[in-house]
Amino acid sequence: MARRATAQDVADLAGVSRSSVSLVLNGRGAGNLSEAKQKAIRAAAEQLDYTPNAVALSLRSRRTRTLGVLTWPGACGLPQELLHRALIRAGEHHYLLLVVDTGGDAEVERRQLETLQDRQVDGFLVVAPAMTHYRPSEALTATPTVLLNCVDPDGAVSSVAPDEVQAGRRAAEVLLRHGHRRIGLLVGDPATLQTAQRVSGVRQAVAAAGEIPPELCLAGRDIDDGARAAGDLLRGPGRPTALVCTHERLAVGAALGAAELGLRVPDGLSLVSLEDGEQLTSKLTTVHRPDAAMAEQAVGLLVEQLAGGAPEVRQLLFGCPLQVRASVATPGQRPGDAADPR
Amino acid sequence: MARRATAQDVADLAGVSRSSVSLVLNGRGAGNLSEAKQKAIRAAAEQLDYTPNAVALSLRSRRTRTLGVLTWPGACGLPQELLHRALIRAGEHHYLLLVVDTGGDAEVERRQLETLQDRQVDGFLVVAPAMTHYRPSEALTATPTVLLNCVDPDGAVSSVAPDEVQAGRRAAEVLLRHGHRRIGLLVGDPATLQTAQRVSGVRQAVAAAGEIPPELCLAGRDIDDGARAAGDLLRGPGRPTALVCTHERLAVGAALGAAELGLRVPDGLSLVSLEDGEQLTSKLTTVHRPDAAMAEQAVGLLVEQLAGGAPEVRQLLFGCPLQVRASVATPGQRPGDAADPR
DNA sequence: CTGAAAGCGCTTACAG
DNA sequence: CTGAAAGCGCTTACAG
Repeated sequence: MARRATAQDVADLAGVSRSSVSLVLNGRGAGNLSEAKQKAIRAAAEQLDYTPNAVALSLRSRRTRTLGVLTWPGACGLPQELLHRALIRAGEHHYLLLVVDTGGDAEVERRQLETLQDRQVDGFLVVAPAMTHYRPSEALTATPTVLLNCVDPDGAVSSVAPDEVQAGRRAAEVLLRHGHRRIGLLVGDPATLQTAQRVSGVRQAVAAAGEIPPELCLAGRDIDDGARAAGDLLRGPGRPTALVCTHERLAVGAALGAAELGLRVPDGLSLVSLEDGEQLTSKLTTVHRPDAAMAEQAVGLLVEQLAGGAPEVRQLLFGCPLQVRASVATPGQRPGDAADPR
Repeated sequence: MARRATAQDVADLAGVSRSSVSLVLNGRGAGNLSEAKQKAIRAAAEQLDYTPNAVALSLRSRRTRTLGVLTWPGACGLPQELLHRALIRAGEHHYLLLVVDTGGDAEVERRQLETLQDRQVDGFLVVAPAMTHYRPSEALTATPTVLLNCVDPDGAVSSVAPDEVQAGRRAAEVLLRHGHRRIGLLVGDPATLQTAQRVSGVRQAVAAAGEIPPELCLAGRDIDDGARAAGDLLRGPGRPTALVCTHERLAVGAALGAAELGLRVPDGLSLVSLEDGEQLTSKLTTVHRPDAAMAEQAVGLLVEQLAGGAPEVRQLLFGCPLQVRASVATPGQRPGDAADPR
């Protein structure tokens, strides 16, 4: 790479001092420099294709317009949609992201955090792969930080997270509205807060309808797990007419398991997924976690904080809308979209 | 955040000059400073929890230990596995990544590239979501750059990419070895080089076996597309006994479509996927694109170049190994792993 | 209206 | 053996 032009180069070419170049290029030329010199400077900058060195700018301004992102993989890798949208939104605010994988390990996180602090990042985003509690370390609370898809139980740091309990409730409700009474529940990793909340929501809704809340059936992480679990449930006594799955893969597996028993979705079995955003099929009725909106909100909150805005802690819970597609029907009948606008 | 300690703070505490601090902390103390002063400096640094400001370091050294990453989403979003592994490997070399989404748009890419150059990134990684040709702009070729999952047809820049033709060949070969003669071919986006190469490989292998290469059946991107396409093929004349799918989702859909016709995998239908790394099911026999190894190699190449190593262009093609699982059997028989070691 | 100086935090020759 | 100086590329008071 040919050496980049510096402000000095521009100054030399325009026959002025470095300071003048800076003034003009930062819009403070008017009233400080003659029209002619301003013009000369702009022309020189143009000619040399000059743009300021961001590193030098950072050293001087003590701001890097860089956000440190702490994340780690879940069952299906990094939270890619959240990261992707955060990256886009940050770019719109002229921030760049420095993403590190902590592996979910506190010691690794400590080291990574130090690296990012050495890099003088302006703030931090913590992006969890699945809804969870997250206790920020002191190093983190000392810097503007926003949690995404996780919450600080002590409420010390702002967060943007999905309302997973409500999501579970909505999944059960659409089935109840269609007349289902025997609802099965397939879950992935039962140890996570995400699963616990989703399950709790489902049970709340079922109980509220006066029915006996379903046992949860531990399925696993991939399609085969879903197929196996659904097969077991559908072959067992008190066969459910509908299934809520905490993950999209399980739902797809359930459809496969049902098909192997000669049951079609939704005629023979209704299915609702608390999807994780993979969108494996366009048929599945899901409760949608609004990753795009959440990521944008989180970045917005952080940028606002960095701009010296409101420093109060805000813990935002995003509602998860029901996405009606084609996997829910009245038991023993054909597909039907819930006309119920809720 | 409390003000970070600077080298000056350490010097003051230790009662020496800034230069001495720098010398000692960079391992050049021996022979330059008395033991006592060295000790004092180390103690002071420890006490103040001093680590050098990376921005200042960058300004002086003209190296940022930062890599710019140009990427864009494909049918299933950003190439997350490649990005994830690149990020990890870069970290091991003490590099951090600045990732931007160009949206596959040349004008956006130009702007993003400029931003990254202003940030003084040491080198670039171009990470494509699917194998493709990529012609680097001049700005890119002027800086150390490595392409990942794409190749420069002009061979001006180093690249690490999968051998998709071989992948296609291997998928067909495992089926041929099992005795399949009527092989169907489900493809995603037919306009991509990735698909073209995979299809070409399949056809080569089938032709080499003296059979008539299969027509390709345009399926689409998700599971439903696969189910529909497979259903059509399986209901049509000259029903195939096996299917090659260019994407994992299509293969899962095919299994679903087959199940709906009462056909089980692999007894009634054999399936091989040219997977895209989602690992939706542990049953599917696939040809595996070695994303982890490719990403690590690409980062390695770039880091080597940055360390002043061999500047020759290298265009690496990675073989894609067959991953034998449980979706291939002899036509009309039960599952059987190919004992054939190849 | 304009340029010289100071300073962001570092390291590396260079005098003493 | 040790410290003062220069310089990476910028911007912002501050003299003139």
